[in-house]
Amino acid sequence: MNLKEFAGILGLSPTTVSRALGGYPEVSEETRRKVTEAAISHGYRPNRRAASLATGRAMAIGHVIPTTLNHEMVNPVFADFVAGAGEIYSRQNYDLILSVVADGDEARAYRGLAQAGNVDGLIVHGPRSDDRRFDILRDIGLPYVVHGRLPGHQTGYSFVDIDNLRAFRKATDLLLDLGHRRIALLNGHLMMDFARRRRDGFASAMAGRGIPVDPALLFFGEMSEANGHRAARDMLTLREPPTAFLVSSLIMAIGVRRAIHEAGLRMGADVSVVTHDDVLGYLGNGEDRPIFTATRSSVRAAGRRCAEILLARIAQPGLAPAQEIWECDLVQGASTGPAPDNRGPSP
Amino acid sequence: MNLKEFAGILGLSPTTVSRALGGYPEVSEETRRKVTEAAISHGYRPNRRAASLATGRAMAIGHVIPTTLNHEMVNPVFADFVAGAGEIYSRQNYDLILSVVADGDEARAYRGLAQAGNVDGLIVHGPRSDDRRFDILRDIGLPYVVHGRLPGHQTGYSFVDIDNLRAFRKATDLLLDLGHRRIALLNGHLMMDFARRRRDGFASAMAGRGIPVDPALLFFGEMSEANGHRAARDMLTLREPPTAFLVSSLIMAIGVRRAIHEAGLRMGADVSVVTHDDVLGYLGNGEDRPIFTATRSSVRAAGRRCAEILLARIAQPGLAPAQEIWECDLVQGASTGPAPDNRGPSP
DNA sequence: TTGACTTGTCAAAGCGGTTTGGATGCGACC
DNA sequence: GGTCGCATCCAAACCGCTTTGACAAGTCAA
Repeated sequence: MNLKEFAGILGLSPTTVSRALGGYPEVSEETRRKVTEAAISHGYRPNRRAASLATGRAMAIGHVIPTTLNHEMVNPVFADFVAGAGEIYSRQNYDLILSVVADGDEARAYRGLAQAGNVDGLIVHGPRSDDRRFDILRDIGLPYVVHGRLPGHQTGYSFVDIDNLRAFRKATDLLLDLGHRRIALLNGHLMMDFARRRRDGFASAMAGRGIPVDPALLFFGEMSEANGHRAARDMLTLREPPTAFLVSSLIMAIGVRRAIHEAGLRMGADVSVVTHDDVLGYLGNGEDRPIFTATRSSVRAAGRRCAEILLARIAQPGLAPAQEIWECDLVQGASTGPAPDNRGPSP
Repeated sequence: MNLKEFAGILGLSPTTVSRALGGYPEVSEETRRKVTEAAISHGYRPNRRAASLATGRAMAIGHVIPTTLNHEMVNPVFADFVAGAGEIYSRQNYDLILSVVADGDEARAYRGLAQAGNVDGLIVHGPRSDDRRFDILRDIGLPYVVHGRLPGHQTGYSFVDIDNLRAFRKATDLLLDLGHRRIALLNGHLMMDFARRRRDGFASAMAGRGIPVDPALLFFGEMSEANGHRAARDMLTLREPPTAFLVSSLIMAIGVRRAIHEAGLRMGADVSVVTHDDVLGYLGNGEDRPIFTATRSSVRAAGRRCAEILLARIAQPGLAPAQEIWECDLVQGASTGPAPDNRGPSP
């Protein structure tokens, strides 16, 4: 069923029907009512492609999400982020086009989507420390919003990020205040911008108390359950094991908890854990009382906000870039407690 | 840059350029080479919308994924499934259009995508026991592939499913063979088709040994960590607690494990756990030795396969429906062991 | 009655491709 | 030399919508 046929059934011209459905004022309310009713009963809906072609607006947003180099992992935060963004898009009748590409191939995907004219804007995921995407995005010329920040570029683009540095400094301070001195950091790949900022937050808190960071207590890599487990297990067998872990994702923290239990230790008593919590739906951090003490910020809310900003910028291209840095909540859970008495090797 | 301009630069007609890029034989190899090279250097790519309009093929597949009723959860298996499907689409130059809708609103979303002509096919997620989607999909008339099965309809559509019934029967038998008699089932909502089949597999194995199913040892609901924890915790405080848990998702099993530890029990010794494992990237089930004994099938592979089937059916509409039921692996992990001696209330 | 102004509707020109049905040029064959 | 076949290339007609500019009918003031 196309516009011409549908207009024919109604005894109106395509122009009038299009205007009626588009909400333009040049058509009487009476006619509009008849048209909209008929559209529903006949199941007529304007062809998206044709409408896009005519208006020049694709009515779609591109999300390019990277898998890891081995192609095997998709960060679970994407599901929640995309769900949040999708809520906003559907409200404004935008489509969401998802490209899953190998890590590092995002730029090519952006170009493809843009040159083929099938998106009006882009969401940029997972900015990295050496990211070259900024230049590419600029010469693509499409509006975009970054989830996180493109390092080395302060201005000229929109982003929504959490204050990773501050969150991890506060988390570290919390552990230091509890008397912990040997604190391990289990973090994402250092090439990821967020991981670098978290590392810096951790390091600055440690430096603030004059405590050196032991490289043996640092892990950077995929934030999987398995990696959390392995790193924690190995560190716990060190001659001077950590008394606390600062972890970058709840999934990884679950691996840490497993390692702690396997070592016959009690989380929150013998060993403390603080983690970052993205508030993923299926992976809640306990119910009334949080399991893990955590820095917390909803990635789904971030998805919603990124989408809102992007759509606003598409509607009003002159808008100044929106840059939001969200504070994380620091929630007390059952995974932290005072450092056990330090009976380590005396000086 | 549009076709006419680009052809102008090359001193060729739009027709020839289109044919050269489209791989048609009516153009000399020499010309084709020049055109493809120029396309890359000038960054020309045919407008997706215009091409779709002209060919009548949208070159896109729609995935409609439901959130839970409270809008707060997105099943993490979607991320892996979609990533698998996305691999196949990008290889064949298809786009993936994602709609996130409230649970139960999928049919409306299918209609919308189809009537607006912006997809050539649909992937149907999460079929439910009372599912009305079959009829709707039929009168939409677009090719589709179901991940799972539409209950009550044996034929006439394509699907990829795992043998849920058999997997859970085997898992139950394994526990029964270890001497367990009080086995709890922690499952998804019974309205989900897969949950019903798993329940049936469990029930048939129990019935096979003449062991009654205790309703107090059944949980059906969202398969979240929190629910797994709560259900297991409550059951473990019963006068006759279960000695084994059969669980429908790894995330839920993690909650069960937490409850077991909190009760001061050892998983694999005091209490056994068997779970289903979708092999999600970030949530591996241990490394060399699986943590959980599990029925296992990769949801990412299922995504790939569904996409392949769908694209094949789009290319050759006459094809008979493909119906695949995959066997799950049953892997031995550290979470199962012989039932502890039954010193319960003597007769 | 006439002209200006609304109001509601329409015909037709795009949007940027693909594809049909030629047109052109050139060598080969009879 | 005329005709045919083949290899290349092109003009123009779509695809289904939006939107510009025009038009008929009705309203109102002069």
